[in-house]
Order: sequence, then C-alpha cells, then structure tokens
Amino acid sequence: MPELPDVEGFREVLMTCGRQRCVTDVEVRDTGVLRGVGAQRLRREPTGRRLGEAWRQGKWLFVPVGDGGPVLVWHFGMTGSLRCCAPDEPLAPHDRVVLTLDGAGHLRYRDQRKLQGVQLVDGARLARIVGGLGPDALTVSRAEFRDVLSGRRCAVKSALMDQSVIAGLGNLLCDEILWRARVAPRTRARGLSETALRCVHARMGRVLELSVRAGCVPPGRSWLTGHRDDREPMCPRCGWPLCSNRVGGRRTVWCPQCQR
DNA sequence: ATAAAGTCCTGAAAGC
DNA sequence: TGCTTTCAGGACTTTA
Repeated sequence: MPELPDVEGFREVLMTCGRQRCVTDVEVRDTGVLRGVGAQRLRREPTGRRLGEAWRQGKWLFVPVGDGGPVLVWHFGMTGSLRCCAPDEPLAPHDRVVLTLDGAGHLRYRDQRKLQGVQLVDGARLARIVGGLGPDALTVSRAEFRDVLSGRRCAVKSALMDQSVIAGLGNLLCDEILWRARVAPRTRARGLSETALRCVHARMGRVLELSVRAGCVPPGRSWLTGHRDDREPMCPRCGWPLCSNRVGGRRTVWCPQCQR
C-alpha cells in the first residue's frame, strides 16, 4: 500500500506522537524486519534519547535519535504502517517493533509481509540511502523532472516507478498520473514531447496534492485507481474498457482510448 | 494457486 | 571490441 502519500501520513504520525519525546523502551517482536541492526542495538541506542524532527524522501522515513545520534530509518514495503497507540491497546499480530515513549504511549511499526523494515544508521549509511534516491516527487521542479526523465529509454511508467529516477511514486500513483496526463504507459520516456512531460509533471502534482491530503491514494470512482479491481473495468472519463497488462513487471491499468 | 500498491539483485541487451 | 549504462525478470515475504 504505502506510496509517498501514505509515508507522508506516517511522518505526521511520528511528528504528533513522537517529536521531542524520549524513547523509554524498544521492543522488537519480530527480528525479521530488522535491516543491518540487531535487536539489542536497536533497543540500546535509542533508549533514553529524544526523537528529533522526522523527514521523508520518497517512500523512506527518517527520524534522528538524540543529538548527534543515529537515525532511525523506516520503510514500509507493500504492507507496512506506523501508528500511535495507547499502551493498553492490544497488540496486533503484525506489530513487529514497538517504541515506548515517555508519556505518549506507543509508536508501533506494523507490517504483514516483511519485505522491508527498520534500520538504525550513521551518517554514511544515511547518505547511501538518500544518495540512491531521485528527487522527491512532491517537491521536484518541472525542469528537474524533465531532466531526470527525458533521457530514459524505458517505458515512461517504468521510469516513474524507478526510485533512483524520481522518489515516491508506486504502481497505483503512476497509473493514475499517466491516465490523467493521457500518456500511454509503454511510451518511451525519451520519446515524450516537452508538452507531454509538462503535463505529466502537472498531473503528478495534482494527484499527489489530493493523495497527501487523504493520506493514501483515494479510492474514489472518478479516479482510474478506483476501477482497477472491477470485473469489467471502464474508463471513468470516456467509458472505454480499460486495458490491464504488465509493464516493467508490474500490473498496469490504462485506457487505450484516452492514452496514446 | 496465483498475485499483490515494496525494493534488491542478476544477467542480458543496448549504447557509446 | 570493450566498457558502461539500462532494462526485464525473479527473489524476497505473507495472506487472501
């Protein structure tokens, strides 16, 4: 589920629930979500320190721990979430890591499939993660957007999905953006006209604005995304039957009439 | 059993 | 030709 808008929501959870709070305990309930850190260190290092200002790049969420301390790194894979809970709220089966905060209850990392997870990194490793990411989709300028996309030989959908090109877009958002921009997902990125690229950038901005406000990609019927699970999906704009096929290995839905 | 909204890795293809 | 970049596909994980 989590794409940029969801992670932006988790950042807000972290800010409202955790900012300037002291970590009093870290409980690792399933070590399968730990990446490059053991349960012991994940508990020892943050405990007794304050959470700083959380920030996000693409689908990654970062929060510094203490002054000059390490940075907690969260990635939510396809099924992860971060929630603020009262300590007496029953634990869910997939609550994998629980931070206890002074006076503010629990911060719980829940994840059904353990495709990604939690890290605790120093400056160098943080730089490695961020360095592998393209500009954030929420803030990228039109000019930079054009620059990173225009040379790509692959399908525009694959380019948008590639986090090292542009960070934050997932499968649903890409389909939605291309549909609104009336661009076929298999079009080669470098074959797009300046006008088309502008349009994709503008539609991306609009889709993200609405999604971030909702905290997810909204399931509305006026969105393409609201139709992907229909039995015989129709384009909500022109009524043509939608196509569904694989592009870059991912299920892709588009309207063959609107998107050429 | 198949497929799912995540990324990473690998080998192959394409480009210079 | 040889080196580098780009791309497609599978692995990973759990569940409906």
